[in-house]
Amino acid sequence: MLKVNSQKSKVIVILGPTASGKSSLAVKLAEKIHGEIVNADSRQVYKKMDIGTGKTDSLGSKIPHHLLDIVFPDKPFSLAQYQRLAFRAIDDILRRNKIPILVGGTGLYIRAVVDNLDIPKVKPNITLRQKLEKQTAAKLFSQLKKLDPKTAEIIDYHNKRRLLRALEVVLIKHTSFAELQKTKKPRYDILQIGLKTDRAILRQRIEKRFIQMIKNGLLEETKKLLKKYPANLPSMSGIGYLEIGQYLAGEISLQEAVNRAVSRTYQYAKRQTTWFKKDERIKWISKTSQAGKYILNFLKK
RNA sequence: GCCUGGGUAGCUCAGUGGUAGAGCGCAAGACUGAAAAUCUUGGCGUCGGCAGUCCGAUUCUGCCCCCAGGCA
Repeated sequence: MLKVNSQKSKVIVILGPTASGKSSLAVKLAEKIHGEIVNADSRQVYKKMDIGTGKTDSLGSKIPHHLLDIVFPDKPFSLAQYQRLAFRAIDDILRRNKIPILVGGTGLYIRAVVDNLDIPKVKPNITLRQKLEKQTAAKLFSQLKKLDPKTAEIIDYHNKRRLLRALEVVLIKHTSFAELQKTKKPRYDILQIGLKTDRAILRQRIEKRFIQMIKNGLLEETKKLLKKYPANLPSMSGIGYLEIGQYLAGEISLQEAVNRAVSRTYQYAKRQTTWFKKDERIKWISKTSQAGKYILNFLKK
């Protein structure tokens, strides 16, 4: 075991696209440095969704994992909620003199923790959203322009989801959405390690992994979930569940479901890569063995 | 062998007498209470082959090749 200069507030982040090997690196690391893992994956928070989200491995681990299985699939979950829970879990681990290792692929969730995002304190208002949802993006945009010209200038005006949120904030809080979006002082001293994987290899791994999920019982898991939860829930439209659901409904063949899920995962991996690319603080490694030197330095300083 | 429908972007297909488009895929990007979501940008491809008509053919005509269905 390493000698750890027990300073406060050190957090290690392991990030990267799906199927890049984050979890196994994190567990190895946790064993070595007396760490505990905090999940930063937006899908692994759901209960009963184990195989399809790739949570299965983590569940059997001896290393404590936090923020897995914290909400039922039909309950809404959000960034702000995640941030609160993550801070709580991290603080708890630190209090016990262990090292928190944040692991996941949801870039926005990681950023919320790392940069201590100040998320506008306006809860999602479902009724309002449903009402606004019916209008065209153009209409929503012109409305936003009137109410909050500052945000209108920088917003993605084709993107209804963004428009909805921006309008929600102005309508409820009467303050500009853009102005409310800030970052606060970082809470922790953070080292971010990114796992880099060649895209062609990643694609192969994704395919292999998905087939393995099916062998592990993804069809059964999906069937069980569909008995209890509607297919249109955000949780149920996750990669794998959606496609297997379509297969179970007789809409597509199993082969087609596999193809679609694999290619959707691959596209997702691309988006993750794009997101992380911008963060210059990330130390990229291509082999897990390369993490050691960064970790040592970080814990020593 | 005959009849019919069809051969156009990696795939599925739309379309036009003045050398072409969509969806998907693929590539790149955005992202502050739905983020495995949502959104933006990117299309010269012997328009199956050869010949003919025409100022001009992917579009019309003829022949040939290939595919699907029907009749023998």
